[in-house]
Amino acid sequence: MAARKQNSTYTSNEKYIVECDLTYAVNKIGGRWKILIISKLEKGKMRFGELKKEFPYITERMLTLQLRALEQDGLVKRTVYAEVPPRVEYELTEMAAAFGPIFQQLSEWGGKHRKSVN
Amino acid sequence: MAARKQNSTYTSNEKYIVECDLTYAVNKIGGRWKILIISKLEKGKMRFGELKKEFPYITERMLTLQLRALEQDGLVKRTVYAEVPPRVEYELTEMAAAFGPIFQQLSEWGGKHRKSVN
DNA sequence: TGGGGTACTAACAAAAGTGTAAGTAATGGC
DNA sequence: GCCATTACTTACACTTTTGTTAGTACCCCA
Repeated sequence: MAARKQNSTYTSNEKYIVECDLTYAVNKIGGRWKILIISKLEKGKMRFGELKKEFPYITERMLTLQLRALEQDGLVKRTVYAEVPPRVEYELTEMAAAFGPIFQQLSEWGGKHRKSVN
Repeated sequence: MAARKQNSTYTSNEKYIVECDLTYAVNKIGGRWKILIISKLEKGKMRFGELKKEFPYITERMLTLQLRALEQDGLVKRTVYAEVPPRVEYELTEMAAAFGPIFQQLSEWGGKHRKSVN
């Protein structure tokens, strides 16, 4: 999320890579927690604290960062209720819901092939 | 590929994450170049040098690393011919070929949604 | 003898990603 | 007044990923 140097090969490569629709899509769900978060949210709205409980070792910082990134990318909608203590709910956008069947297939792939290599 | 400390939260999380078939699958194709390499190889066998030319800014080191990882994961088959100068060919395994239709869909997702968010 | 071609490898450096630990605001209930 | 609750934020440290640069082996051919 931080500003990047604009002249590095790292950045050139990133630009090149994002031009491809496929890598563009994969980048959206990259990172350690995003796919897991999306999977959980497929079942419906969840509060920050509920999501946190789903992942035993995630830190609040990480969860916040990932949710913010997902929001930025238009995959998650964030609703804040003006209450105390605060209540914030997260839900998938249509765009993210479209990942459903794809995730299903990826998951099947994982299930089928994880045994074949040790 | 380097040895990791076995006691970090980073590692605990990784273990947890890999237990999920979905993230297991996504991890196989994670990283900057793997999907692109697989895409190219879908068209057929390629030599190291040919692959290199496909990606304007990839370094030899990166290409080697990614190919080795793919080989490790059983996604790519590497064939060395005993010639001078050396000739090495890479091709997808069945396991990797099974990604074909999934990549197709991800690519469509990318094409459809990249306009909606700037 | 020396250069060209191919597919690498090694040591190092920069960048990004992830985790740790502590602290914040707001308000209702005791 | 003080504490608990929730959803964060901040500053820092560590780990992994990616890139830079230089070098290797091998044999053929001029």
